[in-house]
Amino acid sequence: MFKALADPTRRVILDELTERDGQTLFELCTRLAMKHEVTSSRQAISQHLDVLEGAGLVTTRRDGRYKFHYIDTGPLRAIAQRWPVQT
Amino acid sequence: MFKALADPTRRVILDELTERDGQTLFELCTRLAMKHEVTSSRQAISQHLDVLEGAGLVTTRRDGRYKFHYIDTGPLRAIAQRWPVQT
DNA sequence: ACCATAGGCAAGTAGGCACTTGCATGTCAA
DNA sequence: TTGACATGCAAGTGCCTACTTGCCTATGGT
Repeated sequence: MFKALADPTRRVILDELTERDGQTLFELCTRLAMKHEVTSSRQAISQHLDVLEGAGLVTTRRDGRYKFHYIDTGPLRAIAQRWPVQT
Repeated sequence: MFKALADPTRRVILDELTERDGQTLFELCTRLAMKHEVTSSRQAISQHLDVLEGAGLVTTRRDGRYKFHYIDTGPLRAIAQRWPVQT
């Protein structure tokens, strides 16, 4: 999961899914290019999504030829638990 | 900061500093080798500490020929703020 | 059936990063 | 001052990873 968060593009993907959850690959590609100035290709974004899914930060749901991506911030809880953040 | 967290050895260093704060480079090397089975050399650990310090996750205090390392979990707050963790 | 759309697979490439190696600097004790 | 100790600097090496390229599969509309 930590390696998944290490890439700036993947973090922007999580930002975009936070703002609008359940996007398809193409939706993400266009919106990332528009609002976040991400120039990556479709394949690059797809591979990033695979990494995020492997890290448990993104879940997917298939419907016909569309695949929707949802953010899951659950794994992030482990960070604050591992290194207690004093308030 | 995210790249700093991406390396397993650096995360173990943070673990060790959580358990015992304010260690020197040599202390860390020996304790990491003992308890966490880290086989990295002194120089490797030193470079990791530089990265952690650059990420703001570790602060240092120099006293004579000793340099003490302290964990700072402050930057970790930004994670939960960026991607709200639902409870 | 045909075609466009949405996505997947896999090999190759370039750059970054962790680690080593060797030497240098600085500090303290005797 | 001399030697041992704690740390720092810098170049070189090998691996990992992000990205591209090219082609393939599958779904849905007409």
